[in-house]
Amino acid sequence: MPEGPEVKTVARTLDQQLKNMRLGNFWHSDYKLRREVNYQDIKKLENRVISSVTCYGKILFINSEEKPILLTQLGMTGRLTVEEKTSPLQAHTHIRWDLLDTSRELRYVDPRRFGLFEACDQETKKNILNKLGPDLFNLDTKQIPELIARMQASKRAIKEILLDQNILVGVGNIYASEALFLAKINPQRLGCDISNKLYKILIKSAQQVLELAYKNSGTTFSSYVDAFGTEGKNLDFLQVFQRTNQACYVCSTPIVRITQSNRSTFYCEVCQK
DNA sequence: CCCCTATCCTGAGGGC
DNA sequence: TGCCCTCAGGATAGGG
Repeated sequence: MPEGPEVKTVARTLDQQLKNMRLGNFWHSDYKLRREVNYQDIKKLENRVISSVTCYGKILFINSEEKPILLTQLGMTGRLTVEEKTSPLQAHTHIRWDLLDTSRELRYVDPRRFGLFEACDQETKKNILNKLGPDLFNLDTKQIPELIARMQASKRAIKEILLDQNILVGVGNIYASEALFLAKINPQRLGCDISNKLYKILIKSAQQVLELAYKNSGTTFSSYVDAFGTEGKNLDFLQVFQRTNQACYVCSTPIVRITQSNRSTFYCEVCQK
C-alpha cells in the first residue's frame, strides 16, 4: 500500500496527534506479521512520552527521548490511525495502544499482515539507514553522481532499479511507473543503457511525482488512509498507473500493462522510449 | 557479489 | 449464489 508519499503523510499526521503523548497499556493480537514480532520489547515503551514521528522512505519511526524507539513498516495494507477508544474495532486490528490522559488510542490494522513492528535503539536505526539509498524527498545534489553511478552499474530494467530501496528509498510500484512516464523512459530499458543526462531527468521526474503525491496526501485506490483516517487525493493525478487500455493523456495511445519481476508496470509505448 | 523466483497473507472483482 | 481466477501502495529468503 504505502510508498514514500503515503508513509510521509502518515508520519506527519501521526506526529500531529502523538507528539508529547504518553503511551499507556499495550495490546496485540496473536497473529504474526511479516516476521514474528518481539512484543515484549515493544511493551517496554509503555509509559514513554513520544517526542516525534518521522520516516525514512517507507520506514516509520515513533521516537522517544529514551530508547528503544519504535520502527514500523506498513507493508501493503497496514494502517496506523488514532481513534476514539470507544469507536468500533475493524477486522484485522493487530495493535491497540492507549494514549494516557486522552479518550484516544493508537491502532494498527493490517489484513494481509505484511507489516512489521520492531523496538530498536539508535545504533540499530543508524545501521538500517546506512544500508538504504538516498531519500528523494531530501536529496543533496552531492549525492546525485553516486546515485546515478549505482543505477548505471546495473543490468536490470530501470523500473526494477527504482523499486530497490538499497538504491533509493520512497519509490514504490505506483510512482515508479509514474516517474518513468514523466521522464519519457521505457520501463524495460536497462539501467546500464541510460545516459547521465537522462538519469538527471529521471531523478527530477521522480522527485516531482513524489512531491505532488505528498501534497495530495498520497494515493488511495483501495485502503490507504492517513493517521486521521482520511483518504489521499492523488488518484486523479496519476497518468499511467492502472490505466490499462485507457488513452494516454499526452498522445491518446492506449496505456499498456506489462509484468516485471511479478509486478505490474504501466506505460505508453509511444511517449516512452 | 548480482539477479531471479517464490512466498508470506486477505479481500475485491470479474467470468461462468 | 458459489467457485475459481487474477490482482493488489512490499520485502526477503534461497537458489543459480
